[in-house]
Amino acid sequence: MEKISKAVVSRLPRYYRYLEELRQQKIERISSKELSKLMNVTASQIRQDLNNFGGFGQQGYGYNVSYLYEEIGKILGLNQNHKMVIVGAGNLGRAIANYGNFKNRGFEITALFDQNQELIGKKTAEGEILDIKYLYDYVVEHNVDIVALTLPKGPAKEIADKLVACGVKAFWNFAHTDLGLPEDVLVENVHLSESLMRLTYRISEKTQK
Amino acid sequence: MEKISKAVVSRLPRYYRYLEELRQQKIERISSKELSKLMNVTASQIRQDLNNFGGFGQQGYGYNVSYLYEEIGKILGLNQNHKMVIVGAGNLGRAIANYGNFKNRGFEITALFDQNQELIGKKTAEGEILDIKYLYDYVVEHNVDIVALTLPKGPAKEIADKLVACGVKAFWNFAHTDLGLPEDVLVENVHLSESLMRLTYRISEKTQK
DNA sequence: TAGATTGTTAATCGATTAACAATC
DNA sequence: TAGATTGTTAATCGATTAACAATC
Repeated sequence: MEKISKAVVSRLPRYYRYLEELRQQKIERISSKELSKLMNVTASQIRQDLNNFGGFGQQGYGYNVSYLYEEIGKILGLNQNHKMVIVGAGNLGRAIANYGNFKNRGFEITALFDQNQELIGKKTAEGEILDIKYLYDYVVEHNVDIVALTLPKGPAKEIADKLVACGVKAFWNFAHTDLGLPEDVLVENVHLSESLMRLTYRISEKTQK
Repeated sequence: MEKISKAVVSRLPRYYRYLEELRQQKIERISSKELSKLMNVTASQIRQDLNNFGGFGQQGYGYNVSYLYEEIGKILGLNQNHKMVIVGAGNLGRAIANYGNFKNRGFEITALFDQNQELIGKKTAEGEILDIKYLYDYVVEHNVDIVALTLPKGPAKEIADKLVACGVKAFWNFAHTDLGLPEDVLVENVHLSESLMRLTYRISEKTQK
């Protein structure tokens, strides 16, 4: 399979979200033109994007909503189960742990860890918060696929390095730092303060005009 | 001023972060070449990006770290104060409210709102959680610049529409939906589930090879 | 002055849009 | 069959990288 561009991949989840809504509304078919109006993109882009993965449509008809939804789900790996643990059981970690929809999409959050003695032992909707010293054995024993790092940037890097040594291959990183892990380790960053700065940039850009 | 591309803007906060670290390390000057190694980008891109906003460097010398840091801060609007309220006082809303560094950068979180009677009146590090029915008067009276929406997608759109009617011009949207607001209203989306899907995409891409 | 490194133009690369033949 | 809409090629647009003269 040809290398899919990052731009295409980052648009897939949005298609998936719109198709989910269409399906909930019992809409059976949609053309790239209709979808493009709904999503504020060009029909050309939709067809180009989808055809990176195969021909999901039918000439003269358009796309079957349910079928396309399922196929994009497969492309995104949502047909598979993903074991995830959360490191950092503060508000952010717990927010993620409690986000109910994850379960429906094959994400199994099996544990939360923290190094703060006050939090350890506390019960959350996702079970007890465990001491971080058990983290490394845990990820090996339970074959954890994804580690979410919801902790301050100080300890994040060190913990990530140790986890890589334990064989963890994918991180969802909320710490305000670049982890600098080996090439074969996947890291998806969510840098909230950078997101907020993009907003304030646009605010001052507007007021300066 | 010429229109700055979105790609450039989205890189600025990362420059800002690296410069902050360099400054903390008491490093006075840096060349685009050194910075490029540090950040894993090309030196050409750094110089191109910065020169959208003016010549901050000096031939033969490079860039003064503190000066460049300050200038990028100004470009990002961080020299200005931003009044923000948070709508949705669940874990995610509280995570944002408690993120301490926001204060240092001119963000003033003045209130949290929720519609859940169990949360209303509860004290957090950022003050009492207020009833959402007071939200609309509040944003007008206090001249709120930014509203963070940390609530389920169901009510998000309706609340955002009302806030726009009250004159709110900038949203930091965590709800899993596109708000569909007028053109002149700024929206910065943080769609966490989409971020996670980009990660699972790459996980299955890797296992299928 | 010589060396270093910027600012900026030109070349390349990649992504988006337009167009249309294929086909349901 | 006629109409609609895809899949795909070609054209355009924009972003990144390379190169180098300007200059500290």
